[in-house]
Parts: sequence; C-alpha cells; structure tokens
Amino acid sequence: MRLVTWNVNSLKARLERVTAWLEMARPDVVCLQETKMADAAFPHLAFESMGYESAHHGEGRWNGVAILSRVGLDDVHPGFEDDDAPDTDARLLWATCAGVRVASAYVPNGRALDDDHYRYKLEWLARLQRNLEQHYSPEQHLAVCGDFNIAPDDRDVWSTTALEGSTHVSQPERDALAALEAWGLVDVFRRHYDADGLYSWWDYRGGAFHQGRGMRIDLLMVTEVVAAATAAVLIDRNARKGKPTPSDHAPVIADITQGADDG
DNA sequence: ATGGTCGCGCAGCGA
Repeated sequence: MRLVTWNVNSLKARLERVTAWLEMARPDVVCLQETKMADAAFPHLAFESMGYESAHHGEGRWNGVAILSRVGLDDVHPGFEDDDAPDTDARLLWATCAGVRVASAYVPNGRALDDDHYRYKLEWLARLQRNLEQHYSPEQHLAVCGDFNIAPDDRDVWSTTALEGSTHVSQPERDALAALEAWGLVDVFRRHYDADGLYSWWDYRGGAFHQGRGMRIDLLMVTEVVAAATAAVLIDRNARKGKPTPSDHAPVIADITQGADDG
C-alpha cells in the first residue's frame, strides 16, 4: 500500500495539481488536509474517475479533511470517536482502508503560545490521545496521518533560534507528540532518515522554499506493525515547486510492503 | 525599504 498525507491548502485552488500528482505517484490511500470546502463542494466524481473512493469532512472556508482510497474505504467517521461535544472545526476523519485504520488529521496551528488557540491545540492533541486509548490497540494496523503542526525535534526546523518562543517547537507540543509515540505510534519517516534539513512545509513568504527555511510538520504516525512493513518513505518536495501555485506543504509518502490483512 | 505570500472572498484574517 502506498500511503500519502498532504496538506493541499485549498482543494479548489489545488485540484489540478493534486490530480496530476495522483496520476504520477499513483498512491493507494491519500489523506488530505485544509481542503477549505463544504462537503457539498467536494469533487468526489473527479477522484472517482481516477479510481478513488473518497470521504470528506469539511465546513467551508477553513480546515477540512479527506481520505481517498482505491483499496476500500469503510467505517468512515468524521471527528473524534467519542460522545463529547463535536469539535468546533472539521479537523479529523477516520476510515478503514485494506485493513488499516486510517486517520486524516489537521492539528490546530496554535498561532502563539499565549493564544487561546494554543490551548485548543493541546486539548485537541489530548483528545486524539484519548481516542486512541479508548478505541484502538498499538497492536493494530493503524496510521494517523496529517499536518500535526509540530516539528518533532530540532532536526525538523530550519533554525531553532529564529523559532524560539513560537508554536510548533514548544515543549508541551512535543510532549503531546511523545505521548502518542509512548502509546505506540511511530514517526515512520525517522525510521528511514536521520538527517536534518528534510522538511515538508515552507512559508510562501520571502522565498523560504529556495532558502531552505522550512519545517517537517506533516507526519505519518503509524503503529509498529505498519512501521515494520514500511519499505520506503519520501517527501516529494518537487510538489512544492512550479506553477500553477503549489501548496505550501509537500506530500509525504510511505510504501507499506506487507498486506494489512494478516493482523 | 517595518515589507514579504497565499486563499478566501471582497476586508482583513488565518496560515
């Protein structure tokens, strides 16, 4: 199974780039974030014509997450799998694809450490942790994929000094990610690469992409059975180049060699 | 040079 996560920064603005990339990369399961559209506007037919079933959870102007699959798309569930009040934002979508439970997650940005949105970010991550603890086992085939808006460690940012005191690198955020790892999720990219300077997001401003000023915040967080079966991981930074205007995020790809029907 | 770039949607906010 070829599994992808990609924050597309508006699927309406990006549809041509996304469909062209799907033709090239031929993934089996794709988790999209920041579709920025209502459910009624989601282009299910465009993806169906390419062989993908699709599910979307969106609200309109902001947020919005989707899962595309050509290996089955079952037990779709928008939002957290609990009985608490629904999330104010459309940031999470679950589905089962070829025996792997998949989540497409768009973790809140946080904006600033003293902002209410930062507290919302930490609460959101704690609720995701509870979702895993209540419904799943680390022995299962599980992949939580998305824009985590957290750089796991200092290798994952272009400058620690420039980012000191800002979101994405703060200890509480990194602790929340570490708690997911302690439960049993693996940042599978790091199974394959130790180097710094490998990013998935670059600001549109100031030529950040060409200056190498980025962060690795788009993650494939998978259980050990999935990580062990992952033969290769790649960030396709070519998708951040050229015209029409690319997303500010590049897609992250994992090739999972073993079938998921044996566990 | 107190800006810079996008998307949404038509002002100014969010990223």
